[in-house]
Amino acid sequence: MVRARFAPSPTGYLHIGSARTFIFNWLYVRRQKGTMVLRIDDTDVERNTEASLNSIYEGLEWLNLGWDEFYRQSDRLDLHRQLAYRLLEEGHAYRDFTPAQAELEDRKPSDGPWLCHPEMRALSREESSRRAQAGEPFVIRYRVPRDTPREVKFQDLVYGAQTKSAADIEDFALLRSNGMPTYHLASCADDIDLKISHIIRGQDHISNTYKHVLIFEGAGTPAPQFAHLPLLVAPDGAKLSKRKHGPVVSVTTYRDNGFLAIGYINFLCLLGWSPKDNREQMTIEELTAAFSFEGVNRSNAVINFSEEDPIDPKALWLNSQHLRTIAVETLTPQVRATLAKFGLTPYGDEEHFAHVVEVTRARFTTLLDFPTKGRAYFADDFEMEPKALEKLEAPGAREMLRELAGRIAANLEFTEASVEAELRKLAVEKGVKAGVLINASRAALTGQSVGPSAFAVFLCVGRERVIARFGKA
RNA sequence: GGCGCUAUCGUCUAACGGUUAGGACAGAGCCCUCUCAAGGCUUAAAUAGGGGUUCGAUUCCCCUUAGCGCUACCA
Repeated sequence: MVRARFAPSPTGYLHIGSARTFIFNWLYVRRQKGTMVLRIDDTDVERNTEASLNSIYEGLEWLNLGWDEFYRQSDRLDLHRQLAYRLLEEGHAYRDFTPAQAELEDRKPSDGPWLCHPEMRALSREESSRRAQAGEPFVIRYRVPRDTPREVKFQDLVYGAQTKSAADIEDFALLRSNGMPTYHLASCADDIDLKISHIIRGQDHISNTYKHVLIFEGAGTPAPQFAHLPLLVAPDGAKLSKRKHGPVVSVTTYRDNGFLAIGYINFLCLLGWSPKDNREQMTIEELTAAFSFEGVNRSNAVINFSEEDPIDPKALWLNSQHLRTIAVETLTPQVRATLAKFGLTPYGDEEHFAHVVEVTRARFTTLLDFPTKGRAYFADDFEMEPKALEKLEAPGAREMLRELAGRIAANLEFTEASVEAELRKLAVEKGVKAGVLINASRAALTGQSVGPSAFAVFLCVGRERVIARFGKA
């Protein structure tokens, strides 16, 4: 039974890299018919914020993939402490009474890594208990085996066999002097208790994994399977950070820019993973069916963005592909919601609205295009672009549009075919090319020189508004 | 500094020893056309450098270089 977890710590908004980690976990779990656990890793009381937690929920909610079980580490502190004390009892850990500050000063990065305080490691059980009982503050550290040389190993589903000499691993902290578990302890204790079978996370955890393997070993539990994912980085190769790269690293930015969740998910999946058959645009079902760790590659992926173009062009392209291919019924509610944010409501009934969406979406990229570029389909107060004005100012164009309006008003029928027939007939009568009238119509109807087939626009706008807009042109 | 991971077009990637090194986005051009998209076609663009192994290396090994990660009582 596959059980994977996504374990964000609420110290910032939901990061694009975290989102991808969540998605990969989710795809693997769904593929294997397993269980997806959402666990909030909030043991760092100093840095946790409620705002961050909300931002994480907001992001996950938008992704709309869901999860099966939910936990907060702060509700499980006793479990973590129990493991720390058990490791202490069994000699896999020891108390370190060195004050936190002094420790920092001790360390000189120039001469190799800090490994441990030998005196503390050597403290007798009795002495250790005595000092603890006397109220002296201490941290519990893992006693990394270093008496005899040995290798710590694990098999990574993405990176293959990994080994590191235990001599290069420091005696890391498990329990802080304030009684709070560290990430390593809490994470492993919970992974054991929640029977996590697969740990799928960022590659920045590879070095930590050796420590975790040691904890599992000390706890006498077989380690889960590990799958590390390459990192998502900025165009300059640097780690993505809010301070340096701004809101482009937050999931909600894409949502607020009118992305479809599937467009965003699809884009993220293609960063560091490939179905290996040249497919690019994929539905969530296709992604689930195709996902495997074989397809995950090992080098970091650059998200292509700049000051001028804050969104990766490929993300935009993928989104536009989904925008024009998903079922209209799934799209219309989202368009309606987006319009509402701009104070707009669709004309006509649901069927008509669906038709307007169908006609316009082929040249839109994000949901935001509906209320902006597509404003004329939902409101009368739209801008007249200079290029459109030129089309309207073609000799005699305005008069012909009024003439056309009159004929449309008089006609019984109002279909693309009838409008086209009427327009072409008028063009012949006036001795102008049909294109002149067609372009002038589009300009008068939408304020734009570009857009869908003009005859489709007539229908989208509706007979009354066509007449009105031609009258005002 | 120590330890670890990585290295194919500008970007995302395919090619698990033999290919004219493939696809996609972005760029350029053409076709289509009532405009703009879409779509179709064409074009430019890559195996970091050096050694091995091999009949043959993008692919396996070593070195160099570069990037990234970890090196906290952060996660």
